[in-house]
Amino acid sequence: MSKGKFYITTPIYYPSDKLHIGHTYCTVASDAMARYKRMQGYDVMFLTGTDEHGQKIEEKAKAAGVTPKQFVDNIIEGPGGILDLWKLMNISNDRFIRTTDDYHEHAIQRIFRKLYEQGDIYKGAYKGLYCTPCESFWTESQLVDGKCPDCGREVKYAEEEAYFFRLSKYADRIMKLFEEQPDFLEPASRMNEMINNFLKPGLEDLCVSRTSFTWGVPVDFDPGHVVYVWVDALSNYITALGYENDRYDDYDKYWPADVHFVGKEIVRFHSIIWPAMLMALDLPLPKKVYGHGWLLLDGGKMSKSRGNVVDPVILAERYGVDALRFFLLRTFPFGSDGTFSNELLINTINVDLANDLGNLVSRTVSMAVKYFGGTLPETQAADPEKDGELLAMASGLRGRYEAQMEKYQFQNALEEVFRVLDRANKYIDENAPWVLAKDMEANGARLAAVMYDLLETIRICGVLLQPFMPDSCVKIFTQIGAAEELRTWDSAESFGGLPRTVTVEKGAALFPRIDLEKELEALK
RNA sequence: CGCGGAGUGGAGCAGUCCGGUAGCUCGUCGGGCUCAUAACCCGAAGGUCGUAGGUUCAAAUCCUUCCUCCGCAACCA
Repeated sequence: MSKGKFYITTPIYYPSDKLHIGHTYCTVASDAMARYKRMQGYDVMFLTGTDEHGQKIEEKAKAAGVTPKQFVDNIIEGPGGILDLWKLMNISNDRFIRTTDDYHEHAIQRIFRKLYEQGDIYKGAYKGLYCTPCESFWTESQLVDGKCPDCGREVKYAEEEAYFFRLSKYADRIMKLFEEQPDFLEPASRMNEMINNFLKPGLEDLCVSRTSFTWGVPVDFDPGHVVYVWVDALSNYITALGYENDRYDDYDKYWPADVHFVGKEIVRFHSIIWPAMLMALDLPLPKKVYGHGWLLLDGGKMSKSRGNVVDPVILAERYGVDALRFFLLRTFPFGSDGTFSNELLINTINVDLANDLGNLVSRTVSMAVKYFGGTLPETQAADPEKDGELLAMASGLRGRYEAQMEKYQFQNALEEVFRVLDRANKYIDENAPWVLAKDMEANGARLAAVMYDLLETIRICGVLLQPFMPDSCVKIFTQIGAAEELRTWDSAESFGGLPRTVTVEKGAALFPRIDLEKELEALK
């Protein structure tokens, strides 16, 4: 029984280079959300893709001596490319859109024409400061010492024929949207930024075509012009559902999006330009845009020019995909920036995954085998005084977790789970199973109850960790003897799902401890 | 006065909206346990919450000054 639909998107990434940990961060977050919603019973559509047009790619391809299409094909489909990366990271996207896909390009032409015919796009002149050798326009504020920021040469005033979108016409409606729907854009600080920086100063019409390069969707009624990124890229969220094309036909089913996850640098496009475009097309707006933070390095941003980008492939292969996924979402508050470091990564894996979770599973299973040959006996003696707190925490966990997940606070959701896991480790100490085991005749029933409570606590935590670490959770379930039906969202609602006489199975260490010193040396 | 964010024990962070014993993780020190991946459990030390002032019975939390760091300013998640 479906609870309804849930449509979630990542930005479409620009494949001018290999993707780095930042792209991975956003995609993993979206994936965890998608898996969580699927687990809850929603009909999920999870979309990601690539934004492949533009001058930069045209130049990169030229430098590489290939056509732009060959260039992007290689980055996306080639070995170690984007598709491989998402496969490696266990990303469960339902669809992947490329802006060079035929159906998308045709849809863009139709959208562009439609907006033109109804007067929301008009032909005008792009006026600005132009650098002839670079063939680029610059704004006053972009100039460095009054010169071209790219080559340092003189710029001069120039005009060029171009198409404009009447963004200004929608300024009032956008402002109204922000006022009436304060949770449209989160976190709230991003909303303030948009209002102060862009809405209050006034929106200008937006140049939506270019003649300075050809690698783009041609404006079919005016040769020489190509559609610029705004219309081309943002529209992917609807063309991927079949808007203005025959490739797909579930636009009616999934639109509007429930949430667009985007990096903070493209919040403006998604919270102002995209809604305005949708208004012009007379389509419903997405329910929410969430602008997440950035992963910084030593307090500074990660960038290709600084040569400090972090490669997710190396980390995933070295420490495991689940460990990396977990680290990204456990460590950093989703809405704010976070400082990435190898040391932090390894410490998080050791402390949370190896010591707390992995070791808890290991010691629990191992005791069940040691004391009961792997299968718990029917007779178990509960002790409300000693069990109460753990049971209460485990029973209420799903609710607390859900409250955080609904706010996209992955970090807090995981925090809740780990509080319970911590409590379970403490519970072992309090009940000292090894002491009980010394006199099985007298304490066997009590010991069995202790073991059961531990296994059941692990099961509930495992269910809730699935969106973050799908593969590892399966291993956990196998070890603690949790059958398929005990891995569901419903099964985590209350304590006591596992059969009393559950049988466990020892397995390999889930998350081997990492030697910090050695690894830091190796990663240099 | 461009805009936004940040400044909390050695490190990384929460708490700030809705004032009222300063909390978490790591690290350090001491102790316990031995089921377990030298893991687990308990305890301790360590902070005048960037600065200066104001409001208040009471301020990390509200208001103002200044300082420092980061990001954005037409497409790097």
